[in-house]
Amino acid sequence: MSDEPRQPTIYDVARAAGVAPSTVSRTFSRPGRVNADTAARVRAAADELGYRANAIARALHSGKTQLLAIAVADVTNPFFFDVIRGAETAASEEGYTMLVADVQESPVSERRALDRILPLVDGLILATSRLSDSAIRVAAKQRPTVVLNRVMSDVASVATDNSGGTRHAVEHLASLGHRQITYLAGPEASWADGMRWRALREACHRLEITVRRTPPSAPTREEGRRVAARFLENPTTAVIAYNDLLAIGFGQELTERGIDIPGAVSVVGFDDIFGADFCNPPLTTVASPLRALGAHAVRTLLRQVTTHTPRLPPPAKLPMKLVVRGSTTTAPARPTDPVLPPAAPRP
Amino acid sequence: MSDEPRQPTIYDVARAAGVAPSTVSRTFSRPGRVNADTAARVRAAADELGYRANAIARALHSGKTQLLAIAVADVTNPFFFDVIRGAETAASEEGYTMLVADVQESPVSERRALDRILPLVDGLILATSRLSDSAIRVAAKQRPTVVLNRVMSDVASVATDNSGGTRHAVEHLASLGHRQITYLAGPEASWADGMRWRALREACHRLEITVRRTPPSAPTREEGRRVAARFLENPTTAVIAYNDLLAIGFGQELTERGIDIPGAVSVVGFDDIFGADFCNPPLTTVASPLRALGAHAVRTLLRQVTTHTPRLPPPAKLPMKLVVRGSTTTAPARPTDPVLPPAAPRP
DNA sequence: TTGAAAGCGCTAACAA
DNA sequence: TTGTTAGCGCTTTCAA
Repeated sequence: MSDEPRQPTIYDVARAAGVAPSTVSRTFSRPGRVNADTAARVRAAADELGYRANAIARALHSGKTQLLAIAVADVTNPFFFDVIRGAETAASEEGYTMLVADVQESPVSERRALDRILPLVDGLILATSRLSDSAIRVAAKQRPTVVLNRVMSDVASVATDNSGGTRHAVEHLASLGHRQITYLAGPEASWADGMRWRALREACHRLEITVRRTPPSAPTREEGRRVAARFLENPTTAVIAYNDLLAIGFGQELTERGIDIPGAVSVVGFDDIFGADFCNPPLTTVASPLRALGAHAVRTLLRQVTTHTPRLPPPAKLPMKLVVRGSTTTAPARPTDPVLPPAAPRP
Repeated sequence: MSDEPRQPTIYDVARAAGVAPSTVSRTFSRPGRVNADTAARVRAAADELGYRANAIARALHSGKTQLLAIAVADVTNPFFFDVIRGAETAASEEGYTMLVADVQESPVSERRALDRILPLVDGLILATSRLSDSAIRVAAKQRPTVVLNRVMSDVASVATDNSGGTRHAVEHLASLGHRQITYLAGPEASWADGMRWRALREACHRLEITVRRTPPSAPTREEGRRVAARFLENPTTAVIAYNDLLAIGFGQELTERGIDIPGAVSVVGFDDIFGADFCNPPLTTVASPLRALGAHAVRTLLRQVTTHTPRLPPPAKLPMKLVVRGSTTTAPARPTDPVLPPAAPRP
């Protein structure tokens, strides 16, 4: 259960095998550059002693650890499950080990975590960083970095095609006869939120649909419920939420209040997270290619890591796909509330 | 976006500040043991050069990184969300940073991941390891280690009180008039599965309830659906699943086949994962204290890390709590199938 | 093919 | 309070 009895080093192995430490090193780091018999002897001695190469000492010299890290703002957010999974798999295929760091909410703890982790890894993926662009640049200067769902001019990035996805959602609702949409806004600082709202306004304008949005809110189920209460003071027949968590909470609240989804209100989410297919009713949502997002980020990162290219790859934009489930249907004949205030600009 | 222009070291800072490298080291690693003015000069120089201490070099010497790791078999399993969260928080409170490693399924990749990570961390939490007891012992010899939901004689462990939890579930069903229970078994190698099944048999015996179990299955929703199909060939009025994922899949399949839950079949899960409260119907489940599990593991670990105690703390057993939701109700008057084969021992 | 020896960046005696 | 000097465990010239 504890450590204490000091791990054997190459020196111990060397002594046991009757060779020089450098030979032991070679045996493990570049087999082939050592006589087969010698190597066998060394390996035998190593096994005997229970020797395991100390990756950290090796890294000190080479600067390479074969470790990659992905920093997320909240491991508890199911959005990341498959992103991490995708990153994981892609990294593993290339012989890298992926570390996940939950950098909590605050930029302070994010900084601290990054300070500790950066020197240990060969590359970094920043998913939903709370850091400012300039702080990210500092990190990116230390290690190859890729940001997820955020586009920066001088750091490689991988994002989803929010405009396309939003358009799909609006067209779907339009085809069901909805003429009014409420957008349940996400966090103020979210890049994706801005993208989605902009695309939404454009698409609605084009299709002559009235649209407005709620004040910014954290992307959680609890917030979804809270927003629902306010929504009811002035409802529309259709709702698009910043993400599935918000949509699910919103739906729960409405259902509990006896309001039928999708009969009275159609709801569309974003991302298609775990749970979107088995909530009640199953959620129509604009699916993010979560695994692909993670995998693509890793590949982009590894390209920087292996080739020492200072050239910035163009920002990747992965397509989103509308998944129609049970939370959307044709607009009710008599809208709950035909009179809508115009979309007001947010302060 | 890349690294290249070599990071400045204490030597660079020392030269710039006109002091010795060790002074630079001290200003950062043990402030107070250096003159305020000197320290200020050093810091200024460091800022100027953009110096950041290289944690890995520091670790090589001190052996301490302030890093902890938790290895999980599958980040994608919502069971871990809150466990990780709890561990995260507890670690952070003590000034440690928590790393999460997804060790995929195979013991091989788990080994590889651990080899790379162990030298970097001050302690390790093994949640759902696929490793053999002896392999775990090897790791535990390298670094303080705590295993989660698995009890070993010579490695510290934190688990849930599966017996108690199972008993609650059975008593709940018994009080609703159920006389027959099917247990949807989990993975064959799962320690928790064994515990739950054993407790289940005992509790049922005591309450004179007939019980049987399905063949082992992976704890996924897909498997839950598959098991449901077989269950219907020979149903009971109540079902207890190895975990919520299995229970949710099971419920989905039954619902789609037009079988009413809980009207025809009552379903109880384990763990109370994300989603258990918003699936349809909301799932009655034996809740694991997920966050507490993670937090407790960290505290146990840190005790080993800080005091170099070779003494093994007794295995912790955290209580489970039955959360009654919509998936259980009184047994139907005429059981779907009154004749049950006796619980057969598994091969 | 193997060994000797010089670091990688930092910390920690030990002196001054 | 500060500087000098060994290392931590490993890799890597450079010779042999």
